[in-house]
Amino acid sequence: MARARGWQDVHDEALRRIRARVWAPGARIPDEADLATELGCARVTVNRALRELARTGWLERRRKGGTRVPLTPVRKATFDIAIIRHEIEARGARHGYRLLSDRLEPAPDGLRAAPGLEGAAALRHVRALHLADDRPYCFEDRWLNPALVPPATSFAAMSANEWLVRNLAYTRGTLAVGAVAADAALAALLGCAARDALLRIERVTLADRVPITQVALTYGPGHRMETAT
Amino acid sequence: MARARGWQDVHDEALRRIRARVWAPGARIPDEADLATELGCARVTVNRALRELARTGWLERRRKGGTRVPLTPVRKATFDIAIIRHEIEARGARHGYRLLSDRLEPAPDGLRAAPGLEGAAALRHVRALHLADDRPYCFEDRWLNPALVPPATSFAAMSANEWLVRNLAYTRGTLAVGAVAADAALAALLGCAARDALLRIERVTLADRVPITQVALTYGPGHRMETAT
DNA sequence: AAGTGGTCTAGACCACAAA
DNA sequence: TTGTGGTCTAGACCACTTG
Repeated sequence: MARARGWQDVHDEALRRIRARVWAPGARIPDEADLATELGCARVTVNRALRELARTGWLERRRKGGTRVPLTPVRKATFDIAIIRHEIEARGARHGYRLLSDRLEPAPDGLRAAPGLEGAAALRHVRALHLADDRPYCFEDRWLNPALVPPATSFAAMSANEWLVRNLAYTRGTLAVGAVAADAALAALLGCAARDALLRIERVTLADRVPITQVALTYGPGHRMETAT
Repeated sequence: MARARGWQDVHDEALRRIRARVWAPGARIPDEADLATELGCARVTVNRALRELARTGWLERRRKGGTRVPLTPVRKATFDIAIIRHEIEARGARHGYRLLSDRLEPAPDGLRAAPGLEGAAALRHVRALHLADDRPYCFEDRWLNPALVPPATSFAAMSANEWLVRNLAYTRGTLAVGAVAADAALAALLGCAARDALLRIERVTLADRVPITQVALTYGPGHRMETAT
């Protein structure tokens, strides 16, 4: 390896060594200072490169323990979670939206016990359908913490999905992806057959430990989430 | 904001301002040098913090164009793609594995045209079942480029999934998640009812533009991919 | 042409975890 | 105790892109 011109060079060279097994799985690699000397650059430059490799799962780093090539690398895949309207427009389709219902209802079992919601007798329950070129695209079933959304907010014109993204930047949350079979109601909404397999994304969003919203997005048949790695 | 002690402080303060709309959506924020002065730290420290926020979708940065708060932030969710055996063991279950078939077969239509495979008359087709505590967990249906896998390699004891991760660190690939209804064969393999909704992950893996493998992992009913953000 | 982010360097100190 | 990664600083130059 010639002299490294930048952290990308160091990154690529390190990746080459991992792949070529110059640095064997499970083995410890030279420390930053040595690599910097060898590659003719500053230690910070090596640090930047190795940090990047650690972030994507190619290396494991520990203070004092040094940097190692994992026996079995855990690859990471990143999906963009965009506003549904953008998702549809990015496919070159026209976004449509129909609010199906919006009312206060007793919290469902799964939510009643959530910390920060014990006091809430009822939650705002919003159901809506997103359309792509007038065809059903995604069913949005959402529970909102009424304490965090002004009661006057209407989701008739702008979906709760978009309103939330624009108005309540969140802090933490969880996301789960699964498959469900369409029941009669879903089949009618999404225009598919009962028992069709549908992709469902469930998201729980918190702001400082207080639940903001929980949503289930159920997509029409054949929908796929895709990403390049 | 008091004096920033490190890039995390700058990161947090910036995030606070985004959330509090001190920096409004669509607006340009002060440049790095100004922020460094204001927060009493070096410009590189500000750079590190803002770079991180850009990576996670909270900011957009351009040379000369400056840094802006996106009108509609695109959040990113990261999933770990682990070896299936580890996935099962992480759930506290015992991993089992059954090789169902392994033979050379004509490439299916979707693959025949792939660049780098035009010459390959046949691909290695491996079908296997992963078990968690002796119950079907995931069906692995894989096509391998025979040029990249020694013919003597047996997938009877170690799954192709694990063999590949250990032996062919990949460069690029794509990943797609979708839902499929169980057909009779899948239902029999996974021990579920026909038409049950199943989560399917499809991955294409390339090394330097040459296809290594294409795999479809079909999970048992109720399986979810989860992540915290 | 000029402004802004991107990165490098050298030296320094700190924090954490292994020995 | 000590080695290793984590980070900060100040100054510098480069690269992209916008006006």
